[in-house]
Amino acid sequence: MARAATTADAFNAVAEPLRRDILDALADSERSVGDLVEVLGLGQPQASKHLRVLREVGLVEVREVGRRRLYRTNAQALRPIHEWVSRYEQQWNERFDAVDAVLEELKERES
Amino acid sequence: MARAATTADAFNAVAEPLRRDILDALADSERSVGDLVEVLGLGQPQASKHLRVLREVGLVEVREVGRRRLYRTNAQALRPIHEWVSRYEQQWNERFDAVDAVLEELKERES
DNA sequence: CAAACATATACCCATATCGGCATACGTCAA
DNA sequence: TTGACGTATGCCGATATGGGTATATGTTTG
Repeated sequence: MARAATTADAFNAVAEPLRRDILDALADSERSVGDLVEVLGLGQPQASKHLRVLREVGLVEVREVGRRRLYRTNAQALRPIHEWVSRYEQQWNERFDAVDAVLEELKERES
Repeated sequence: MARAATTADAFNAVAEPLRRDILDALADSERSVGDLVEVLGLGQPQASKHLRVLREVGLVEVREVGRRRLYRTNAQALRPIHEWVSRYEQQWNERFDAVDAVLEELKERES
């Protein structure tokens, strides 16, 4: 047994830079596979494969129009990531506050 | 050439569930490797390896105390993820609003 | 200095991943 | 219906990944 981890969840889907690029490209408008291929400059099969991963974790949805498939983002699927990361938001704010405090300290010492 | 993608960035580091568990375990307090091994129930080498990945992308920092190494999170390194995901926050809110609107519609229709 | 302890590293195996190419599948047009 | 088009899938090769075991490295204690 080996490699138990790489489950197909949103975290993994988004770990691949190209897939983030795809999501970004779909952020404002629906696009066909061909569109994405042209915009992002990757191979058509690669695009289809990445889209499949994104689809399987619910990050994109498809609509069939003639022989084309129009993809769009489903931002909902990003919420688990957002929620997990947000738990740490306070920590980096605290640290900023700490830095601010030190700066304030130095400033006072100057005068 | 193949597999150009898997760069060692925060997105990838966090894609592994165990590494998220490690970060969560370190969220409130500094811990030694042995602590983590005990708390999370994984092998010691595995813990060290995951910690190394986390360290290389800046998600944790170390402090050496005697023969132990105390790890702690550096939430800062999560900001790129937070920022990227946050760009989509509005989209899922919009969608919630749409659902709300439909529900409102149905409610009115009932009365 | 030797032995116990804490952690990191090296190595191996199994498997997942990604890109590239060829091809299958479904749809539209002539 | 046949052929072009748009997209998905299958297969391959190269490589990265994660767990497991053994071991190296550094530190404390006796």
